[in-house]
Amino acid sequence: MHAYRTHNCGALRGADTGSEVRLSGWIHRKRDHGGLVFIDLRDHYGMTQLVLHPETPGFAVIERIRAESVIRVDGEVIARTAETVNANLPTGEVEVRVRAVEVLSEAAELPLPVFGEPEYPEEIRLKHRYLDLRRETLHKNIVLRSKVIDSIRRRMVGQGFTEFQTPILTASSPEGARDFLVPSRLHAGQFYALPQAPQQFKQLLMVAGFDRYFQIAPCFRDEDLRADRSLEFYQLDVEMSFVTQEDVFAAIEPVMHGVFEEFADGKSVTPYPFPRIPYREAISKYGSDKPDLRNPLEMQAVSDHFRGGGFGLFARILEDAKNAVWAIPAPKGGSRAFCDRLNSWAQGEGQPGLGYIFWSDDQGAWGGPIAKNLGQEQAQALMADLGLGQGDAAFFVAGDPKVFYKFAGSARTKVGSDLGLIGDTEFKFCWIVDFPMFELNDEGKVDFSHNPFSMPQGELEALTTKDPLDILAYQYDIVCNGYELCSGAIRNHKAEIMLKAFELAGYGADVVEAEFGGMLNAFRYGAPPHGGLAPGIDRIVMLLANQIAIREVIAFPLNQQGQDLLLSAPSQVREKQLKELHIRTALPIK
RNA sequence: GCGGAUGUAGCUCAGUUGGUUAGAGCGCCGGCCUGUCACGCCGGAGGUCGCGGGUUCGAGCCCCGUCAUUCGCGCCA
Repeated sequence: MHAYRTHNCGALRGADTGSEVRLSGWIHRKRDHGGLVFIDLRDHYGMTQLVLHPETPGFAVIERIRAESVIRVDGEVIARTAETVNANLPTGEVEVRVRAVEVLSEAAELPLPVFGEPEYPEEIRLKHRYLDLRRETLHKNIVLRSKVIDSIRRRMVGQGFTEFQTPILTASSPEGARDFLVPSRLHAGQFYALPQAPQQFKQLLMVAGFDRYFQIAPCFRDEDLRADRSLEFYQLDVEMSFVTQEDVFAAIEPVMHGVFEEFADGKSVTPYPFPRIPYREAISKYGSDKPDLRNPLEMQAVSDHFRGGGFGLFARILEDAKNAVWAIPAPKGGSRAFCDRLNSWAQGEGQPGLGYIFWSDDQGAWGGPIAKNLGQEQAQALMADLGLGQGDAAFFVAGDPKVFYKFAGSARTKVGSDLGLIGDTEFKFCWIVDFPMFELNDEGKVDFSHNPFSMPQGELEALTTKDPLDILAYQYDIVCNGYELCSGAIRNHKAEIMLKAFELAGYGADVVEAEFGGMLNAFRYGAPPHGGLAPGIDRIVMLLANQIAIREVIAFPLNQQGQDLLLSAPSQVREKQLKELHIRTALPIK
């Protein structure tokens, strides 16, 4: 007989009745009746009920031992009587009558209970992650993660992609997020950087002729954390040669759709091709470049209704040509209580308030200061334009759209969720396309708005003839339920276009050669047109596991301060190590 | 760097208008219990009410400061 088990804890069925078995696992739960003890024995595979009688050898030990101790038992599989069958357990038709017990590892008093998984502070969960990971929900999430990655890998290979590994110790790059630096011992005063993404390597692999690349790639960015964002994360990194934007979409849509269908657990998944929404349209309809399309509300520009009109505040704002008034429709939101609630929410968001018009259901009365000043006829025309009527409301934001669009977007979300319009039964996908290549930075200078390696639409001609702020890039995101799941681009594979693009953003040729010389040179020896993208693995699993925190789908996550509470990282290192690295610390004075 | 929320037993939380000895459930410890599966019953231990200061005859509760946790903003090509 095997030293530890003949079956796992999820294996036994009625057909096994009468067989002699050996099981090992954790004591999930103990029900001690004095003259009779029941134990739910748990392992990765499931749970089996054990029964011990006073004459069973080891009975006294079992009575004393705590939950989560690890034991091995020998015994006989007994069919449960009809009244004692547990229909909730796959093994519930049987139980094991124990004849011998061995304690393999006794558990001390638990800092974190496993059974029942009550809510516990994150600090304790992370410090005792090995216990947290025993809990059913997290255990399942981690298994789901593995299955999702396996499914992605099979789908990618099936489409003719080749999996690669690229360096973890690489070069720092001036663009993008803050780098994690690794000091070099062999080269005093010099540093490696951990990759923010394998961007340049995958492009070099295209230049090298590998045609279709993918990698489940670890990425590192030293920025402040969020619930859905960690310092280290994984991307499905993809790159393809001789492709247009549409070719990239056609390659990745079946993968994303397929993976979501496979694990959606009954939720519907947008059929592909996914809708394509230009960036500017997304901003003006949803106030966001990652719209939650489960929310049916769409904003509209309604400036004309207010220009020179009775509502002085908005009319004055509109005297400045760059300003506008946008409306957020709120069907069935036509009550003073609802509108006032939204208004105070807006004030809580640091806004002066949120103008509104409502047409009350009961008295057919118009409400809100805007309606009063605009006049009932005008208000009615405006509401009709928005497709709204009695019982409905509309909210208004006025000013420079560049400034207010984010707030307008969160107001759209707030109205949608408060009106119960956002269901939880679907995964709604779209592409956001046509991102602007450049934008003005805080100092009012032209800068890359996203990825400097993207190909501008119109290529060199656009760069030399158009206003940089009007140039669009072949750059795209996949958005699902309000999460940016993926971003990518058709790359700029021509050295002269790249130099020109960087020049517009204020970088001289010398800087570009110094920072990106390796890749630039590669483009001078025959580079295929290429493009790709990189869906975030953690976020995909998060959505599929119905979690809002990335830490719920990572086995050993950092906390929000970027610390590993289990193994204590970051931590001070020995003086000798610093010396070898030619490093002296200069801590801030408190 | 900034803003909101929270901080009472190991954990989740209650605690009235500022008023006697700060409570419950879970967990833990002890006892009883032969059909439970959230087993049940009896008993017990466990508290610097985050910390510091203030107001008051009296502060878990009010005020000021501070720290921690958490969510968000900035940031994240």
